[in-house]
Amino acid sequence: MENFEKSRGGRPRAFDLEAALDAAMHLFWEHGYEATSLAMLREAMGLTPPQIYNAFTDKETLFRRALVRYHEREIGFALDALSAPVPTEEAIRLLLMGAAEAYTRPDKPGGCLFISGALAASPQAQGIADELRTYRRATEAAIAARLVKGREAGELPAELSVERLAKYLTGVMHGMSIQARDGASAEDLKALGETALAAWAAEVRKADD
Amino acid sequence: MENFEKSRGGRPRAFDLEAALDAAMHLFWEHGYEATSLAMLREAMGLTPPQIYNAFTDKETLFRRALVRYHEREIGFALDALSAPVPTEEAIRLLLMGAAEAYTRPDKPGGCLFISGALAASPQAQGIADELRTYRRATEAAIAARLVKGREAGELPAELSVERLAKYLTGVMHGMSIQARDGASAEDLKALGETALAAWAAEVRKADD
DNA sequence: CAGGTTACGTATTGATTGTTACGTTATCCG
DNA sequence: CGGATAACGTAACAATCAATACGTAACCTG
Repeated sequence: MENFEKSRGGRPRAFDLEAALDAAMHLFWEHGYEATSLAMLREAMGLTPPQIYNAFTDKETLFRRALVRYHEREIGFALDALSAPVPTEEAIRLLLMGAAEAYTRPDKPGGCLFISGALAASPQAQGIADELRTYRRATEAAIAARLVKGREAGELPAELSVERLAKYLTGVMHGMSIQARDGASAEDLKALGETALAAWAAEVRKADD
Repeated sequence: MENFEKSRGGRPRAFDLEAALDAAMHLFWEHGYEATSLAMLREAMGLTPPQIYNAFTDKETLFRRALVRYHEREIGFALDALSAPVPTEEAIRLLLMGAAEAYTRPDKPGGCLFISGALAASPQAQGIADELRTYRRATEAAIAARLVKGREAGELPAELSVERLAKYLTGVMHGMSIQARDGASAEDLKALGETALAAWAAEVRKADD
């Protein structure tokens, strides 16, 4: 968003902060938090250790800033889809199709950083794993909120469990992320998403009984 | 399966090999391959480093043997479901419900070792990540094979894409695994599985057009 | 009992991990 | 121009990583 860098005095930074953060983000995205060593970061960012530590405090803070940047720059499709002025079912379709694209960009690591970043972690990195879990739950909550809006708009039966459907849809996105890691194409994931959406009509009809 | 331990001479092993392997498997399951240190393994297995290395060669071999044991002892539900003498749709339901149970056992780590073990890995551990991918693809292939059987039995329309449906179902299982890691209960995952199965009728109907 | 074999316990290896002193250089403010 | 401030480069830090010598102890075969 904004640039809080306040250059009041001192030697100016000799590198592009955002470019360095981008390089770190992509490395974490590819290899995960713990498996990304400082030596790898050093090379990818083109910096010396003191440059990294002066700018980002430590590895954990760097990772957390990479998460924020990822959220802002790589998965805007999710917020866009959920806030689009379209019927609920269409919004969810936009969400799943957007994920299919975002998880398979040719010049990016496969899948979602919030999943690949640290699904399993050492006891020392438990805090990182928890933070990623929080991001994942926030996605589920955002989907649930959109479904509530749809129910209030009369697009979904009142008896339908929003939490249940949100957990299903979030799970589908998680599955798409892993399938992307395993080599699935954007077309594969879109087909997967369409199949997932086929459950929509069936669930809605069932709740209508 | 069989016990290939050949005790022809030499000092006998002073610990239970399978119990040690079980302890290692659960630790890898919880923390993943790379984040599980030898110090952690040493404590959980109750062994000294030479005992571990003498019995299992090195950390990578230990992990691969843990994978085999996991496959044999923890996810028999999958093969059982796919080979059960029931209609195809019921077999898939058994598969998903079995996964819901297996991913949420109270005394076990959440989710599936084949996913948590190494979704992201350092360059040195790429071989491990590849091996896990192979296990995941084998699951998808087994599902696809069961669907082909169902199509040949006339339970599925000939036009339906078996590969596509298999990728969807595998993705759903992957999503269940991550939801389990994030705290979902067996009931949550069963509801997720039922929703996923609701896509079944819709897809089959669509292909019938 | 002797020879062969294998696992044992103790202590330690070299490499890599994330992180930081320390002295220097470059900018801003007054 | 001079003092304050902050990033620079070089080099090294303690801790942890996976893995191993080395000498001893316990079993089977002949």
